[in-house]
Amino acid sequence: MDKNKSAFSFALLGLIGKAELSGYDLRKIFASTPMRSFSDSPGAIYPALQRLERMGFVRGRRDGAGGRKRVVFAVTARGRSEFGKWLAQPITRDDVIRRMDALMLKFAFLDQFGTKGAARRFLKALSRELASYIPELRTYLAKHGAHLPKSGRLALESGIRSYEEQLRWTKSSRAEYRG
Amino acid sequence: MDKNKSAFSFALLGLIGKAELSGYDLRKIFASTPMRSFSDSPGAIYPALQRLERMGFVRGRRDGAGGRKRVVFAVTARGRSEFGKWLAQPITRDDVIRRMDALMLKFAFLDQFGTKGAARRFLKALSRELASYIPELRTYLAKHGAHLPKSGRLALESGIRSYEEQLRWTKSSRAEYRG
DNA sequence: GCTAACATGTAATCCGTTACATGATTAT
DNA sequence: ATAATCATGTAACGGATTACATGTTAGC
Repeated sequence: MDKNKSAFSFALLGLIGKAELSGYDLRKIFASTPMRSFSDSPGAIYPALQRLERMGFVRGRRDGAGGRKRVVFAVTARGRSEFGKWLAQPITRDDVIRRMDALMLKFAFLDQFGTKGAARRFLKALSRELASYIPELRTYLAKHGAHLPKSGRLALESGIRSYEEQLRWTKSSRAEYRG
Repeated sequence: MDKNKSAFSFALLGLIGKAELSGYDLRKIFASTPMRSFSDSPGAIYPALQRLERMGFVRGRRDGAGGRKRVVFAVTARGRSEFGKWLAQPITRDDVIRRMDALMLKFAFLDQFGTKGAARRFLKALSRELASYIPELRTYLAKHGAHLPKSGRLALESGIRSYEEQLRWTKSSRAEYRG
């Protein structure tokens, strides 16, 4: 349905896809692992789970253990298919510029849920986008760097270096998939 | 007023602070410079400018040139003061994890609009936060890396390497401020 | 008996996205 | 003439934040 679901929804979907989880489980993950970049607030998680259930991507069941009102969610067939579609979406320059976090999330799930060779193709495509974008930024820096305030120039350099490191990462990662 | 204004609002405020600009000028900046990560859509920019005007941070005037209906904005005293407060906010770990982009935006403006030595202090504080956060991520990787799917582990490594590169950047930048 | 941790939810608000709408000016 | 570019806006919608609300279970 909604083509532009947030990275957050897909984070939920992917985690629930690995193992059935409650909202509270997800909160703990987002509060205490490197996935901290996602919100662990109840106001974000519970409504998101309700939306996913309404759309038929997950199904929740009361977990009666001890009479506690715990709701454990599992991904449905439709949910898996939707997740698969998301994983398969081609990488755009806009993804690189504005949604790198979502790209990395996607990659993190790719080995478990992607099709054969998807991770390799992902790395190749990302590498291509980075290799085409970085020179543009370098050109801009060369042209305008001189009359930017120092911190402005350094901020731009930070962005470029970050992309360059990401590119080096794609190279070493591709090597791991070849090896 | 609103303590949690978006990075986007501050990008507008900072740019208008350097030189009076219209909404369309801002759209062009966000469409064609390394500030592409901000939205250049009219539905984002014009309402944001209206909000800033309503709050008294900018003032718009009709630019009559050629009878064209162009609205040029200038930052008010209150706007500058608000911007200054934003610049002076201390760096938190949460900023590093979830709002690095906003931090870099802030730094970009710091030489022009910050107080004396603000850029140096910023770099020192950022360096401290990174140096304390990176080992946490490394520890997590050491503990859980082995039983993560390969792409999951690599995604985590990407995040760590990105923070490490950012830390190296703070070092070379601090050197530029000493030099 | 009390506190901390477990566990799920709602309501108000704000902001960004997408899509639509409108009109003036410049270049061909 | 007409297309491209300049220029500003609105409306519907959705998702995230913050703050509030509520109740259970386990350990001391």
